[in-house]
Amino acid sequence: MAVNTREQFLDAAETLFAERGFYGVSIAAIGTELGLTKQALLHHFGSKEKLYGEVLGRISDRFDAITTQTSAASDPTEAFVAYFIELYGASLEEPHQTRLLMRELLDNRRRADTAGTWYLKPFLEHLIRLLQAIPSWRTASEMEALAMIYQFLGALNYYAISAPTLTGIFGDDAYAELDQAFPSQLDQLMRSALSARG
Amino acid sequence: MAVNTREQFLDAAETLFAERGFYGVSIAAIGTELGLTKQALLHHFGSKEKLYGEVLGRISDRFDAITTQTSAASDPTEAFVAYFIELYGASLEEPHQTRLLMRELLDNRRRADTAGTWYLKPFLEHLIRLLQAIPSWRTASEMEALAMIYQFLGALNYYAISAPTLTGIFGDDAYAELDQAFPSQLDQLMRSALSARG
DNA sequence: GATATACCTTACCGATTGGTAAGTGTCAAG
DNA sequence: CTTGACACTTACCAATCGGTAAGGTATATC
Repeated sequence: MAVNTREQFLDAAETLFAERGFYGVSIAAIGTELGLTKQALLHHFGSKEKLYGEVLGRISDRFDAITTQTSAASDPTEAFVAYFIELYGASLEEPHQTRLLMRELLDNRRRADTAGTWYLKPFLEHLIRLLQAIPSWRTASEMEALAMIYQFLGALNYYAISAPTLTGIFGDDAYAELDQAFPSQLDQLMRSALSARG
Repeated sequence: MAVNTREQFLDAAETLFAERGFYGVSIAAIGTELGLTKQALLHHFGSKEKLYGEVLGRISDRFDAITTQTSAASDPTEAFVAYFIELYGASLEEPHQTRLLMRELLDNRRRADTAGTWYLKPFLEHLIRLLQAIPSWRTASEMEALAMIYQFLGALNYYAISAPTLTGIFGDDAYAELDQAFPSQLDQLMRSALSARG
């Protein structure tokens, strides 16, 4: 029960922070989610900030796992696209994760001095290297590459957080159709944009 | 001073809500931003929720203005691209606006029952019509069109909220280079993706 | 069988939250 | 000279916030 409780707290916290934001969730609310009091939470994590930090750390680890595991691919274009497919899969498997990272992106001015850039920097640098491995992009500067990467990243992440809104607007059936059309169109978007340079 | 104070409250609230989120800002903080007390704010708006609603309403009006004003363009592809250029300009002129809307997208499950979709539906439907006006996209279903639109929307909005993070990671000079590369690459992305169909 | 440790509770704490009540001062209309 | 609307204040309020202190209970250790 011991280690398990900690993990359960992290799961509950990740979900709630993703849905309501850091200030929108009280530690008491996270506690009652497991049928416990907020002091049980404080016993394990010390403070709300530390809990939040551990939630972010766990997500960071997941990204590292994706980066190290998706390295194998012969063609550089395929390797690049494969990485984004992996990211897309991760956003489906861990739907709260993308929302929480988006919030972090919005709030980062608050913690710009402290944790700063944490997970994002090595992640973006890896993507830049993947893109520059493609022959027609070898002459691109780091920032030119990043500008293109950011378009794909934006397309993917923005969509990932919009599901409830889009179902609200268009209904479940229409959203299912949209959800089916999205990944192939993202694939098409990436390939056409990547090959447009040359 | 009377009407002006109301407007000043709305400006301050928009900035603060965008930067810290609804729960991250107290009405007292918004009050002191104008050198007044929170009761002055409550006198004008009645409650924090109502103030927030008015902030959103103002943004919605701005989007309506963009939609009605950017209708004139002969070539449908140019009209479509021009709309996104207009959106990009708006995100530069009103930097808080994009951040606040992104938060609204993240929080909308909270108010999914009430305000629901408010500004987004007519906005997206307008974009769908613009895209379907392009010959090669005339056969696309609404959701196929929306899948493509959402890629562009995501690319644009995700980038718009990332400025502080990216300068933090790569520094001011590199970000300036990125910022210069971005709009032309977005333009290139859109045109290559739009012409890839058919 | 005493001690220690992990896990969790009840009982508090000061600070802050959104909001109400009851004014105070100003200024224009009658 | 009074009345009343407007813009704002001080003074409160109950509820909630994150966090501390001091236990209680179970299990493992010696």
